[in-house]
Amino acid sequence: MIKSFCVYIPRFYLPMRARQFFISTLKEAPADAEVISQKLMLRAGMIRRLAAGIYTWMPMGLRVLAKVEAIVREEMNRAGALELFMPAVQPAELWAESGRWEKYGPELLRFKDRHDRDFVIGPTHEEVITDVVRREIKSYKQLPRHFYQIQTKFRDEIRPRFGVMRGREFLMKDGYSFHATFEDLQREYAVMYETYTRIFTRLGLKFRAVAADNGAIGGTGSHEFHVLADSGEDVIAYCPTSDYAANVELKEVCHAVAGDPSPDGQGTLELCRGIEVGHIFQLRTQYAEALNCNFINEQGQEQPMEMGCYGIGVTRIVGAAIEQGHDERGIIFPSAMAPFDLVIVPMGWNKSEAVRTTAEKLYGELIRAGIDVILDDRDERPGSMLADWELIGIPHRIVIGDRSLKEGRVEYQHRRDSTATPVNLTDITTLVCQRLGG
RNA sequence: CGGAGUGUGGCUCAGCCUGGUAGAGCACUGCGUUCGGGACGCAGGGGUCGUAGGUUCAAAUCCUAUCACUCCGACCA
Repeated sequence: MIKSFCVYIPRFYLPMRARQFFISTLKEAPADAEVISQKLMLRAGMIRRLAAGIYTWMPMGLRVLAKVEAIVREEMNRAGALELFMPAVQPAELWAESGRWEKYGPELLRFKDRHDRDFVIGPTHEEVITDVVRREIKSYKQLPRHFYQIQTKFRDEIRPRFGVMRGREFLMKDGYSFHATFEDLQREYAVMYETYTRIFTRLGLKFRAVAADNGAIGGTGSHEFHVLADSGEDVIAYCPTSDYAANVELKEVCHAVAGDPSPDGQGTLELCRGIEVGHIFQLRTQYAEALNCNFINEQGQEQPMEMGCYGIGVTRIVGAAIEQGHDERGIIFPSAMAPFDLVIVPMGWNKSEAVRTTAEKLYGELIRAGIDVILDDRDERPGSMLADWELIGIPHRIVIGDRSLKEGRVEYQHRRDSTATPVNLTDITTLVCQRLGG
């Protein structure tokens, strides 16, 4: 039976029984948790802290992460980028070659191996990918090329905080594109702008693309993608009546206040806060030149490649989504990244055979309908089961109890609904499929 | 790195000022009663009070050092 599901259900989406899974919720958040997403992720048992800015992703949290990753992968693949996987540990020589061994500062975690050779734990992978490409690609005929990976990064932040939103170890999607001409780089940059817009839209986030400073990574042409949230660390100046939006780190709006004229002349500026979850850059040739990443052009001459780089903070997205979606009861996940689509909550699992058989039957039906469902077979008291699932933020819930079962009904409730709706047992699967499809 | 704090059972915290038998709630184990919104009773298990020195008859409590963590600032694809 399981075998047939494996054909079309990705491994992270396997349906689950609560006793088989691992649910570890807390009534109170640890005292050092500062922002709401961090408190809720800890309380919901999604993450556990190992050291400052370093977290274990528990099974419940990993499911969320996996769903975010899956969407990022799908859209990157759709855009024609190819996935690879680079080492976290990188030799110092490569960083000396690019000049960043000196330039990067203490945020770069350095260490020596047993032979006393210097290494770093990668905070980013421009050096490594450029090294790969300079060895592999020699001709304009092999360009353009876009490689990406989803990988653990380490940045030794001065002050890690806000849980997974500013961790030291975190998961990032980083893509690097290589081009024969600047025009082709600009084309790919536009493709990535669209791709990022698709990704954040599919994830169900309220976001805005903003013009950005290039920072230490260098180059020209850069946009950040911000999830809009009051707890964000960045301030964005935007014009509600045009497309203009910029990080206030940018010179042209660094002293802007609400009501100032927009630099594009199309209205006045407003200010809001954002969490940076994506960043795209036109690096141009700076790394290619430093690392001699050259190709032979149509005229037979050697020239450095044009480069773009594109990052998404995968772990940060989860925190940002929770900052944007929560209430007094807990997390409200966008359906695309909830650990499960739907939970079946049977009241009196061990007491009522009718409840148990109905729950099992419905569980099977929903699995066959392709729904990512969890069956709460823990036989807990109703209050604690309902509180758990509201804390964890499962979008759809079906409660099965003797009371409504007598009338052939179960109760359906969306996480955002204030009350449950009685639904005939015969209609519930259809209703849920409609809700999930839409 | 500057400034301010906090370290007491898995979690939230009290006790410290004024030194004298280590506590509460949650969680955990057993039994019973419960069971449609985080139940109750009884009985249990679990803590070298961050660590190392010092003062003292006696230190969770006072002193010194050290480590970890948190907050504010500088930093940050």
